[in-house]
Amino acid sequence: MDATRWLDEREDRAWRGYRRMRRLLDLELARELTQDAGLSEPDYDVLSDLSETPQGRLRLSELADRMLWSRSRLSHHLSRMQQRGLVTREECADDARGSIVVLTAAGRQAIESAAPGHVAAVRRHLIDLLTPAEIEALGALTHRVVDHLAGPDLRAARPQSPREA
Amino acid sequence: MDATRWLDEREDRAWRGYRRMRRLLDLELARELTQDAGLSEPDYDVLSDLSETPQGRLRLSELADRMLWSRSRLSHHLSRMQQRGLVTREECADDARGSIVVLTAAGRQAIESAAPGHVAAVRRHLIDLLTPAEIEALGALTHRVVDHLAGPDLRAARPQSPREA
DNA sequence: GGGATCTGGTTGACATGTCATCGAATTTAC
DNA sequence: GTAAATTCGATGACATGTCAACCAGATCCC
Repeated sequence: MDATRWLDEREDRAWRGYRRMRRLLDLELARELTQDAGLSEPDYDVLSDLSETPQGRLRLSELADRMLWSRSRLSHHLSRMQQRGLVTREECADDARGSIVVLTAAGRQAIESAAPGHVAAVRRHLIDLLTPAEIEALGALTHRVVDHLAGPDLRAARPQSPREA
Repeated sequence: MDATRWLDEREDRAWRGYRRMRRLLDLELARELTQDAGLSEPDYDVLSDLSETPQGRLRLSELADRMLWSRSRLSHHLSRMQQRGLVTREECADDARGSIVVLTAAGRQAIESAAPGHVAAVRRHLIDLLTPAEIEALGALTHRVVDHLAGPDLRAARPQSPREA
């Protein structure tokens, strides 16, 4: 075990900046979202992923994988959203264990009316503050990190949570 | 209300990449941290901020501000950490309402033994995957976003949470 | 066909985070 | 000096996330 390679000044600046941005951006986006659409970020993400499919329907496990959520978390969350009439569950034809998450009319209405404001907020607090080169760099770098993290085991042994054993 | 400016392809790529990286990086860092140090990320952050002060002591509200946590959240979390012997609270001399959070010997031990592994993980999964230019860009861009978000009201009307009214 | 095993989804117990409220102490305004 | 307003931190109720079973249905393998 040799000496730790601590972060140098630039690295530390990037790392701290990232964590701080992460937190502030999250708070602000969540705040605006609840305020003017009555949705939480998790709600928004569920509805958004669902609405991107042609029928507004997805197998629960498929949705969980896309969102990088555990099935348990999604199941709990869907129950709450179901209470509010945003989604429903249907039985799966080809696999009797499965359930299919379906966007209701109210759910579609909710996401469609929330989306413009949310995108505007994302622009206002992030995208529009960046130069084209930075946007490009951010895209490249995040995808590289994601590939690195997801690569080893994204479809390998994965017990319950969206991570390895 | 004119037409929404949706994200173009590059913007969307950056935004999705960011969110995905955020999630995966978090999961992985948290996993390694609990596994080899028995700490959660919030634990680590509290200990880390405390240990960066000369005496390992900070006013609760000061710590909350640095971490961008609500006082309530910090208070709850400290109670749990106190149970585990990582920190203690002391009365504040100059303000009888206040309390001072103090790193215990065990707490210092915990952060010092956790830090090398954690920094290594941050390097392995993020920093060392980036070019110097990307690190520079990430530092610049995150700080710009943070300034934008924190600027308007960081010390203005702020009821309970670290955000505006 | 009929075990053993695996997978999809649910559930309950528990950990954590948020929000509203409160009591005590401080600060402000007069 | 003192009443009103503000701040500090704690607390209880509740929303959300995690983890470890669990059940039922699918798969494997003989």
